[in-house]
Amino acid sequence: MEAFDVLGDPVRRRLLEHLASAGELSAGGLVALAREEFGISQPAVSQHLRVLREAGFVTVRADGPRRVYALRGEPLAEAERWLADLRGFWSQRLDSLETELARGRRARRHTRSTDPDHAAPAADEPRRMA
Amino acid sequence: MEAFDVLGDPVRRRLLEHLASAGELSAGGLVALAREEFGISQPAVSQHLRVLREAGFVTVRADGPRRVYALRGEPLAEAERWLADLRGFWSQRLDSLETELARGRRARRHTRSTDPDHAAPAADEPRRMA
DNA sequence: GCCGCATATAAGTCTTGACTTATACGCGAG
DNA sequence: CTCGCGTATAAGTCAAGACTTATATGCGGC
Repeated sequence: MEAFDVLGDPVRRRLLEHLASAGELSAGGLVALAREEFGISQPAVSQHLRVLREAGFVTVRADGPRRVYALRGEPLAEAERWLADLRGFWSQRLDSLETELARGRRARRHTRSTDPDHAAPAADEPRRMA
Repeated sequence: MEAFDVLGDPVRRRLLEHLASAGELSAGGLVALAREEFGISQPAVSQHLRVLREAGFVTVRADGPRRVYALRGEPLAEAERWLADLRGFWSQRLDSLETELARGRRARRHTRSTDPDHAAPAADEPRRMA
């Protein structure tokens, strides 16, 4: 998942956000925004744009001397899928965990410490989160 | 979106994948996997686990002398939401841009300014850069 | 209490990559 | 053709952070 290496940089994330809300933006426009928000130079932005381009996050269209950038959906969808898969596995595990707990909570008291060689087979309590 | 800074590292991504598919794993188990796949040492993995912990990606449970790690869904969901929002904006803004670029390669003729539509007027900025 | 195992932290090194300035490239105007 | 503007690339510097070795902490067994 190379995509997350690209998304790891806050400047690049912000550039993508701007492209998302604006639809398309010229390189100059993006430079202006990044300069205002991060205080970085034109070449710095251009290098970020190259990374985004090579990772397929954006497309470029030439409009006269200007380069107009637009967001591409596919890499975003791919990253989203990776996250969703993780969560899928996670909730699946949580479900079976809760099922087992609901079934055997009474019958199963603490039975650990007789088998130090094995990995933990199940959780003692379901981790509640938001 | 601090979450993406965490997900930016391939070792951490792999640790999360393992946790997702295994349900829970002891620190030692994760060390073994990371050592095998990346050839890194125990402290290296421990430091990655700290990052994951502090960002809320995992929970830790003490089982005797062992630390048992498990995935948390919330940060994943949050990152997923950020991506989905971007894609939402993007598809909402859907112009002929994407399709034109995808198949307009053979006809390498760009008719500029046939599109008076002002989708991206913010390209110009009044100030000159230093 | 003492020892050993599982894990975490400390301290230091080294690589990655984000930034800088300087320069090259391409296009439209005159 | 030449100039100027917009953008990309080159080359070099610097800092973040991922890794190392060495050491501290905490728990269970004896």
